[in-house]
Amino acid sequence: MNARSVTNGVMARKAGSHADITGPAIREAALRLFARSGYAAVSMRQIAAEVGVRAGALYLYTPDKQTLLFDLMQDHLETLLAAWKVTKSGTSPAERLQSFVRFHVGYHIDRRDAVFLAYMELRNLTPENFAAIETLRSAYEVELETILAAGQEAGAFRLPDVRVTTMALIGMLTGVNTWFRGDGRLDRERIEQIYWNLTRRMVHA
Amino acid sequence: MNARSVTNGVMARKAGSHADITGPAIREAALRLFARSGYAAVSMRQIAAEVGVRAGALYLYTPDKQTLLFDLMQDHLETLLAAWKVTKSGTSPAERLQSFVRFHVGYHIDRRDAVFLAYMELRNLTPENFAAIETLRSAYEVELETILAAGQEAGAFRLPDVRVTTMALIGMLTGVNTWFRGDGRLDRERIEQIYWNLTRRMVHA
DNA sequence: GTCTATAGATGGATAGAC
DNA sequence: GTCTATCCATCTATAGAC
Repeated sequence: MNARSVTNGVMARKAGSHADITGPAIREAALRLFARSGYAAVSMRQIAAEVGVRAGALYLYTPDKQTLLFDLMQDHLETLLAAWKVTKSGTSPAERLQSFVRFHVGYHIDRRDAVFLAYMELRNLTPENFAAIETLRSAYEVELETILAAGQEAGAFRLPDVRVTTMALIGMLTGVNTWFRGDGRLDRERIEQIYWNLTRRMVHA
Repeated sequence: MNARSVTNGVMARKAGSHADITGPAIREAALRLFARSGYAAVSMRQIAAEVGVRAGALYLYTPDKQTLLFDLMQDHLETLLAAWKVTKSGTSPAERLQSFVRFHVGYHIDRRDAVFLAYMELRNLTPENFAAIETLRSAYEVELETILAAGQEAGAFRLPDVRVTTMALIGMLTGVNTWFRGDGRLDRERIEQIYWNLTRRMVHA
């Protein structure tokens, strides 16, 4: 029994109305394939095959391939920002920074494909789409930069340069995405601890 | 006057023997275009147009597109490793680490396209080529990990985890490639200083 | 909502003239 | 060494049947 057979009571794999299933399935397949092989290297036929439909059917759910990519990236960044806004906590600069570091690392572990896509496929966006995505990415970066600047101002942190430290930290934390697989000797909680440990000393807190 | 006119004394743009010029020109054009738009998104015709020849002529210099990519990545990593071996210096763990940090940041600033290509296009390599490149990448990572492990052993560094710190540092330092443009308020020497400052505190040296 | 079929463009790579 | 010409595969996207 798969999701489809639950819907119509048979093991049908052809024809019928499955908009509620096919739409998300396309997005999931596209996300996985784009993250694995790259946007330009993945064909609409491959995505369709993964979902179990023909290529033409994809165009009932997206006007074109570019929009499919853009929607995946936009949704990811909006979800990331929204998740951070409800997670952020702490009153002191150090507490706020810790909440950001743990959130960022944890989120990057949980949503590997979306995170990877969002920073690997920027160059495959049209100029208009790129501008929209960059605005969202920048808003997220500013969240960290604001914490660092406040800590520097209050004397809680001693940073050689707030802007460069922001970029250095983002790079360091995002890097977890490139090596962590979840099947190693360390679990998610331990990774978060280690990254926070490194960060704390880096900002001299 | 361009390089070609110097060679044969006329402003010729067609026919003639230019193996010594065309070969490197193809590699430079491919490196730039692959780095900017991605391997899969760049056509052999685009590369040829950039060089000033027709697509067919490229096949006098590379058996196929995949080999062109592989050679660029392999050359980069071999050059990187060789450059590091002649640059590495210092006797104490802290001195060795400083030499690595400054080398890595400086090299990433100087060879932006090659560096970017080497970590963005791994997924477009055939399995055999991927394995060869991964061996080289790993050898470079081990250089840093060895320094950190030695410092930890000697009590010069206090790291929560040598392996994770290696990956965190590589991510942090490599990140300079994604934002530094050379036309900002900071020069190369200052960037190296800042990254070393952050690193030194991170390892508790 | 999905399929078959296809238009129209573009891709990598090769053959043979010069 | 390069060009012209081309083969053949593949791609995105659409039209029309069911």
